[in-house]
Amino acid sequence: MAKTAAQRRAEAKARYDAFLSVCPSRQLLHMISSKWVTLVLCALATCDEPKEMRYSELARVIAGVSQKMLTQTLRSLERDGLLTRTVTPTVPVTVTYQLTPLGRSLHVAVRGIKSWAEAHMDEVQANRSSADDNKGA
Amino acid sequence: MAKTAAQRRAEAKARYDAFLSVCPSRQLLHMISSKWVTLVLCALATCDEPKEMRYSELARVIAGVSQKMLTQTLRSLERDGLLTRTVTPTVPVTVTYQLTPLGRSLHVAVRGIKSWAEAHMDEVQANRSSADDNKGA
DNA sequence: CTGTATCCATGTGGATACTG
DNA sequence: CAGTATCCACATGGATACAG
Repeated sequence: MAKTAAQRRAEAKARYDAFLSVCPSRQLLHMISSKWVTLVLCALATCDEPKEMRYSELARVIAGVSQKMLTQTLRSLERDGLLTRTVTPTVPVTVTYQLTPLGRSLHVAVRGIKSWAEAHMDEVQANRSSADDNKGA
Repeated sequence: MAKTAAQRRAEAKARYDAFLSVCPSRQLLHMISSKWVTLVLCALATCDEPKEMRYSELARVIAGVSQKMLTQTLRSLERDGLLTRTVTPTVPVTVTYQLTPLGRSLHVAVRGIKSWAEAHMDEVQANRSSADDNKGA
């Protein structure tokens, strides 16, 4: 007996999932949609110079972040080569973070998103409101 | 008695959360990080012309999507004014979707992300691999 | 054909306490 | 100062069944 429709669908889905998981755009989308990465990126890019900031500075500037998430975000960005982590063995220990060229290039790409958002999100909001009004009426 | 440190932290966090929730960039980031929106956007933008596609076409082109998620994604994009939904009362009913100018402009913004991904994600992957190697060694 | 409804698995992120 | 560890709540999304 030939494959059932369910089997064929499952196989198509598996192929598609495999395709998506290696798609560069999707991987990037997954990275920057993590709640804090763009905020860390922006914090470290506030100067044109490759600026370095300490862990506690970042925690203060990005006011809402928990220690867990800040550490986790910094670790993954370091792993991806978007920033460098420098430990200075003073007492107590000093740790600074700094964007790499790659990290800075990602920051400018993200600014493209920011531009669209600032130019068009109010329009989206308006559409959303009127759509909701029609539904309520 | 003055506020405790915990109280002050909670208030700072509340202010920060409020700020984030109205930030246009963050709202947009939240929109496009939804798993299927960019795929629907790209599917409907594959032609330069404002192309219209039927529900079943979309379901086929975006092979991995479930009915629930496709419908949910289309509804939210319609609500935000990024696409239009047209019902033609044939039997059985025909429904077509088409990007609005706003939707097309978002698509070009998203292509900026795509460009960065295609240009730099292999570098990110390489960094990731070497970082993992060092950890394993 | 084009959905809606329900249940459930998973991942992300927050709160809290502890450490070198 | 700069984390680590544990537990937990919530949102997203997938599977399946049903309907106009």
